[in-house]
Amino acid sequence: MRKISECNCNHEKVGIANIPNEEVLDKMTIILKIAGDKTRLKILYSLLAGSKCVCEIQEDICASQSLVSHQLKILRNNNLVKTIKKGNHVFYSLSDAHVVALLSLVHEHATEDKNYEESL
Amino acid sequence: MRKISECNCNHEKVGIANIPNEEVLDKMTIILKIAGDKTRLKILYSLLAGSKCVCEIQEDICASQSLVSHQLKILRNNNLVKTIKKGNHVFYSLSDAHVVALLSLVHEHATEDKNYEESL
DNA sequence: TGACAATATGAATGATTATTCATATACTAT
DNA sequence: ATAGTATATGAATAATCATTCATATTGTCA
Repeated sequence: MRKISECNCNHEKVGIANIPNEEVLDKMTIILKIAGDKTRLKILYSLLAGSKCVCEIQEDICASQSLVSHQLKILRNNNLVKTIKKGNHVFYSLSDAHVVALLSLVHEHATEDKNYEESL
Repeated sequence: MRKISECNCNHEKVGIANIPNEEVLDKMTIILKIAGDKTRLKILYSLLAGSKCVCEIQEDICASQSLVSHQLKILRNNNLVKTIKKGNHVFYSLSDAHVVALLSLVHEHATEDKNYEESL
């Protein structure tokens, strides 16, 4: 997404296609984009089992400390996860029920028998 | 996603973090990634109002013919939309109810009062 | 204090990808 | 046929982004 300019057409059809406003679309795009990464998906699934510190997540998903930390930051900055600090450890957990619902919905979709391309 | 090698850790914790297998994760990632683009989101919303040909979508979302066509191809290749050809026109529509459910779930999440970063 | 563990972060890099432009294909009607 | 409309597509480009490496920060404990 690198085009910033907004549209300046004369819509006659406003209301027929009930497209949310740019702000909402942006938020939706961000949520979906952030969930749409395998590493982050794994992290979210790891946290589905409960609150965990970074090194536990790291073990769960078998990724480097740095990668997990970077991705956790992205998830946190966008309110998909939240943190509590306890001494030397930082515990991460899913921030709300929407995330759980999103995972389960997409999982259901993904486990139907359809074909998906390897890449875009 | 450019790391192909699979993990070879000794998981003691398999089952505790109930992470779907790679194949399912890949499918989930693709669905989310594809939905996680503003242009494609607009297209999906446009089609929420019913089946439309390319030029109607183009007007609805105020984008170039080429862009719409490229993005429709991606959506189609991944079974988010389907097509029917009628003479000179190609009509696109949402391929199933999961897409609708996904949009409405994320929309709900996005319209809560939380802060999101501008970018990753 | 110093050593160690847990986490965060900045820079660099390679890969992916959204968009545009130009052009091709397919179908319609004259 | 020819012109015109609708759609598709390939190449090019700029931008974004996931991952790694090296290093910094913060807290614990001896």
